[in-house]
Amino acid sequence: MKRGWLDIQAEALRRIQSREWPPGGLIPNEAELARELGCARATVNRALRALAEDGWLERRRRAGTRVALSPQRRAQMSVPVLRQEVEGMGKVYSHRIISRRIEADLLHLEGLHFADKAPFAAEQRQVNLSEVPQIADVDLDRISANEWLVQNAPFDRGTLEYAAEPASAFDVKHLKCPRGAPLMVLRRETFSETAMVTAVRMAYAPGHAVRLVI
Amino acid sequence: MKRGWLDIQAEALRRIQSREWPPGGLIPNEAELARELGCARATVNRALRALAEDGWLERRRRAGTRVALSPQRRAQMSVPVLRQEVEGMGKVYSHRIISRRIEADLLHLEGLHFADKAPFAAEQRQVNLSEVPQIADVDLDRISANEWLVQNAPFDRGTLEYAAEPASAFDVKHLKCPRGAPLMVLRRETFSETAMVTAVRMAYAPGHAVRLVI
DNA sequence: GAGTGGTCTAGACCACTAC
DNA sequence: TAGTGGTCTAGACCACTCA
Repeated sequence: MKRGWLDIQAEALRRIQSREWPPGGLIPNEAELARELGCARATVNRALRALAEDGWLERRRRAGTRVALSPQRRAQMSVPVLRQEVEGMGKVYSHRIISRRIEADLLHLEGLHFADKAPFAAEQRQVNLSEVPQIADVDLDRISANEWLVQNAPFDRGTLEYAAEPASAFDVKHLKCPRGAPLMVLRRETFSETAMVTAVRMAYAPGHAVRLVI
Repeated sequence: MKRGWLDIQAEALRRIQSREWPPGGLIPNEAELARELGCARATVNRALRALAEDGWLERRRRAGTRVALSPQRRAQMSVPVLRQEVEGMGKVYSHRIISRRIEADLLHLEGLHFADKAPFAAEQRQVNLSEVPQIADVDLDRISANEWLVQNAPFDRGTLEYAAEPASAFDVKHLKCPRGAPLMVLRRETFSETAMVTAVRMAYAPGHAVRLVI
């Protein structure tokens, strides 16, 4: 008899991968599994819920639990905080504001991020001052807009997107790379319940890679 | 009085974001919160565990629960299965093997993936035949190596990495893009307990973006 | 050793939804 | 409307780790 929910999870995963529970098939309900495996239903629930979160199972009330047709592993990354990215490489992080202007309730910022004094990423950002008016008074030379916002502007939803783009004039100037060089570019927008909070384009210096954990 | 664990979670998040529980600070233990909020300790546990998984809290036995110094939102993506990426865009997926050779227990594959008959991604892959010998007999024109492996080669660990690279000769030839064009390139390796199972380089056609869910 | 989170249990009720 | 997963409860024991 299995004991912990991790054991139950491992046993269920074994049955999925061995096709004992075939893709698309309905598996026994929680009460039945609990009886079979000699544990409480809550324990089975914990195990199956975790497998569903990992994409192995699809669960619906009344309809039961099915093995996912194409098991989707999920990859995770933490939303990048540049300081930590840089310090994680064992380098010294610093940053500098290039420009700052306010226009119709929108704060426009341009900034540069450094790793050991080498340009690491060039940032262009808009911040909605109706949503986070306090940022107008923050000394952004001391704390980067990114860090301040992460800590002070809780958001509900957001988009995050990476693309490969040729270096723009702005990128060339600040990252000191050849015009048209392939750069990894991050675009991110975050929203509160009611409005856009901030939108940012971050161009990384050549050679930057985005790593995800599976 | 709050009722569900989602309410408890929301209340805890409010206290974090309002600095009522300051960054780095110790928060009350589970039993105390359960008393204060009028629910069972298990309910508090569920809420705080979820917040810890999202990076808002750091929990350690005996040491208690602290507010994370820099709240890390996590972004997720499903490990790309090209068919679903393409079909999710409302296009027809197809693929074609370009080359296939076996060398010292390593299956070398080159392939192309299409969206509505336009090249979508070009793949170069090695598969370790000691780990998944069955793949030697699979008709990879019918099911792509990617799909077959996802379903048949459960793996333990893996790396997943995106970079912006200039189009190589291989990319230029098959994606029909200009030499040196900035391409999004995915590199992925997966391992079983004991050995590498497969390694792949996937170059996406120009304009491809990687979207993550926050 | 003692305090904290981690988990299990048995039972209960609820929410959703296929039938 | 009945069956399924989702959740809550109260209590208990365990595992880890700080002092």
